[in-house]
Amino acid sequence: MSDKRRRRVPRQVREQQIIDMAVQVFAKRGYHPASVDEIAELAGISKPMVYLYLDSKEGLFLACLRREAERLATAFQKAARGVGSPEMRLWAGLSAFFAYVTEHRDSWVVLHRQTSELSEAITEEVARARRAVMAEVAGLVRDGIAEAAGPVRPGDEEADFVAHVLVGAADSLTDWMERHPGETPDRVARRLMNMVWVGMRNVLGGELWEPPEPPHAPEGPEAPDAPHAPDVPGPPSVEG
Amino acid sequence: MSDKRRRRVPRQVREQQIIDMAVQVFAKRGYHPASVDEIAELAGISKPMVYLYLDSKEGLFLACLRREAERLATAFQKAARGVGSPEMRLWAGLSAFFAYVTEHRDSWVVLHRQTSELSEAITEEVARARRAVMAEVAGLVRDGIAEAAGPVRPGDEEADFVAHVLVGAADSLTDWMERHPGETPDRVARRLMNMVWVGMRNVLGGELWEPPEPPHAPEGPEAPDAPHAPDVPGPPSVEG
DNA sequence: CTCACTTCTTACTTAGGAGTAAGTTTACTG
DNA sequence: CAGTAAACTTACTCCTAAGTAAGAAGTGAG
Repeated sequence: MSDKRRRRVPRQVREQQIIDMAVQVFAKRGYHPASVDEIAELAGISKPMVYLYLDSKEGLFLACLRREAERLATAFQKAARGVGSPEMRLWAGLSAFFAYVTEHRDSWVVLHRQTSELSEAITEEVARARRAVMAEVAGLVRDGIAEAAGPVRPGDEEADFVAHVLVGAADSLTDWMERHPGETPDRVARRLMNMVWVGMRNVLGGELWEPPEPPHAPEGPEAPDAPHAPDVPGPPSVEG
Repeated sequence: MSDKRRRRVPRQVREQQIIDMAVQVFAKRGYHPASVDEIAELAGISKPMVYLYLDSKEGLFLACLRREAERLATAFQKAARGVGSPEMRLWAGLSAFFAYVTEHRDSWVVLHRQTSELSEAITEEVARARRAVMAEVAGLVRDGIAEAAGPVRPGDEEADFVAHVLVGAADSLTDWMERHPGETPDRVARRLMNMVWVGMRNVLGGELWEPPEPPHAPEGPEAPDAPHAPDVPGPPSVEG
């Protein structure tokens, strides 16, 4: 804006700028519809620079993946380290994960849902199908809990939460099953029920799991309220 | 095979053949890298036919999505209907889901992971990152359980199962959070812990959830052993 | 100043694939 | 055996976007 002529910038810095913009564009458009020209322009640079520094479109995307995966992993690990019991560490890690993907939505989209590659109509179709499944599962959850525990009065929001857990877990277990051909769907479903059924009642009753007393550290130096979440780690300081 | 010259075939049938092949190709290559020419050729037909019947590449893909989503939903619903309590219905539905995606992998890939759109190297990178996360979470799970419940001896396979549930649920809750901006990551993480922590012990102890006695149906007409899972519904008989 | 090195640009080439115009063959119908 | 409608083909057009060749301009060292 202020500087009319574009300042020359050392390679390391320019690379990060390119990756910054690439993450945005890949998140918005998806891999194939994203054009290197657009990324270059947003980075205030011309296309051949991108090829000089990152080799190819694929190289560029790989660089994005690596950097963003590293940042997310770091956020998780940093949070999970330090606190005492594994239970606490897991909780802190999860919390940091959710915080990170909230802050850095683009990053998450690039790492995860490459569905945005598809056109509006197609994305909508996918979303609609998923929503239908969620609604169905949430309904079952609500009925089941109402029947089992009488007075709990599951709210819609909470049943929806449980439905997301179930559907997400089911998605993910699909991969797990590929590496365990001996397992039958029946057994997998039983295991999932086993793992989740009791907890559903708690969640739907509005209970919140509370971190237990840290067994080895009698009093922590941390603030008593928020665990670690707000201090989302910034990028591991790449720019000089 | 036997007929040398290509037999003419009515539109309804040909459409289904095209969609059959499209599902395969989209699953293998992903949306953009898939070429309509290839799909047409596999369907034993030339490209303009595809455009005549399905309008566009997008229309073709939408047709695939609709048909496959419908089949999967039907599989779930058919299984969930009939059995008594919601708990049972949920279990039967999950079981049918896992059975369906095992049988119809292409279908699932098209509905779910459009990541195969990306090149070999990129897919590998994504898979690697995910595996790393899984390993980390599985480690925490193992430690946590070992500490909490002394003698349970969580096997690698079981810890891995729990890790998949957690990571998949976390993935999915990302979407849920978007529609609940008031929720903090901290609260979401607590809820997830609440829902899952107790169940982890059971799963890692090797326990399997057993379907309870159906409260309203004293004796079902079904076979007592398998619920509904093996009778995966075939396509809802589209071809005339 | 000038040599050498890095940053950066303009202006291409090229390939692949979506979509179409126009015509051809098969098969049923009276 | 027409005649007609549906099934089907060949042979294109055209556009987008990846990737590159060749050189210009800023920058620091002697």
